[in-house]
Amino acid sequence: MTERREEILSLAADMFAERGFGSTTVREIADGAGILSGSLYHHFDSKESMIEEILSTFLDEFAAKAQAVVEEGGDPPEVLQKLVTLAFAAVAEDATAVAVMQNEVGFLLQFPRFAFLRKRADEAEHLWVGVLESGVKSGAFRRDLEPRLAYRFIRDAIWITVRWYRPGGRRTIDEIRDSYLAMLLDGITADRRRGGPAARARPSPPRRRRRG
Amino acid sequence: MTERREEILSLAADMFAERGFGSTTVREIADGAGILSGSLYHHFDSKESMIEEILSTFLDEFAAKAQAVVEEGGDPPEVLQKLVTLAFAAVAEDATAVAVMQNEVGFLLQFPRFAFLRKRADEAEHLWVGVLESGVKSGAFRRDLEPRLAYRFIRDAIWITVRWYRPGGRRTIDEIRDSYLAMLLDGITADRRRGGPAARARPSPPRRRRRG
DNA sequence: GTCTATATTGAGATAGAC
DNA sequence: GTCTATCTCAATATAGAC
Repeated sequence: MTERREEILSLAADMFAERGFGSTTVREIADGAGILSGSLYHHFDSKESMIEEILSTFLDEFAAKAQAVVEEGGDPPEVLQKLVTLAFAAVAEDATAVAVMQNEVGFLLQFPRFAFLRKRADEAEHLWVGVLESGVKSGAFRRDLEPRLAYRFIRDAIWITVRWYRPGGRRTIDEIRDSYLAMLLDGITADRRRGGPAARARPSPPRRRRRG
Repeated sequence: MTERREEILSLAADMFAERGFGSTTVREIADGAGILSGSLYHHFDSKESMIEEILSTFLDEFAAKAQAVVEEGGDPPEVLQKLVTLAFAAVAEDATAVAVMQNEVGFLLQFPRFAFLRKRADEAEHLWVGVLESGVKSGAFRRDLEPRLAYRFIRDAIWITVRWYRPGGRRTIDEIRDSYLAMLLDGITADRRRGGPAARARPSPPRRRRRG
């Protein structure tokens, strides 16, 4: 609601992301906001309610965007690339929320209050696995691909980049995404077809630009 | 040294892995061991020294095994597959240590005492990146592969499986590893060469067995 | 090697004045 | 919306008896 509230919540998210939820004290949050710890409780019920709001806000938005991408349609590789792009964009733009989610989800899932985390995770799995299954059926993806297993590898590889991606670092998020997409779609093995006739039809093939 | 000590340490590792280091109390560990909290301090200096021993023991062993694999030699794809196999084996066999490492490394690195975690991580990066670079030079891996970026994706995708891999679950660790290696080496895109002449020479190509 | 007993610290949260 | 003051609880760790 109020601007002050958002400000404090954003500050808390930064601290949760950096030190961990359990190791961040309400006094530290209050210090950062320039008030005393007791005053925090004018804005929030509890420390838990802060992290709940941080995560639910992020997940609501992300779920809506992902749903929209799938509803837009397109062939499976295209939709998959859009989803991957969406996730990497979240790593860059909502880094603190993603970091908090990655670091605390295991702990938070112990409490009924955070059951929505599992619900969102299940929804996402359903969405992505659906795209992968369509791709297998359409012949775009390998016949022997196992969508559920592939999804977990894709999901984890993307979200966990939040641990090392740094804005302003050596690689932009777009470069990281393209590098990942190249590995995901074509693997790391040298392609002996290169230089031959265009043997493959893929929409907007992601290619790493050369370094330097 | 003593058996009792190992027993308690193993119990503590289980608890750290499940609830998180910060949320596990020395009283809970003591309860689990059937003694009172004060008695723990006969075996250990502090709670921190417990997690330090859990992680350093695991990392020492893993570093030695990885070093041995590389010294064995072989062409880069072969060595890479051995390293991947080693890491997945650790996920299965030392699940608690891997889980604790994944979940707590960010927090622990704040303290000088745990600087060895960064040292081990740097060593590992050097080792794996070396293998990837060799493979690019030898022509086994794509020319445009970026070894450091690729390493991070590989590392994270493997270690983080500890969050969902369950012994006795639907997939054995070997199946998960093979599925991952297939994605890593060849990507998820359908291979139109299939059924044509053997266009590719790769040692022991990992293929997912069919489901069912 | 464990227990009894406790020191010490710091956490989240509350009530009411301003 | 913040402060003052404080409650309450639980945490790590210690000292010395057994």
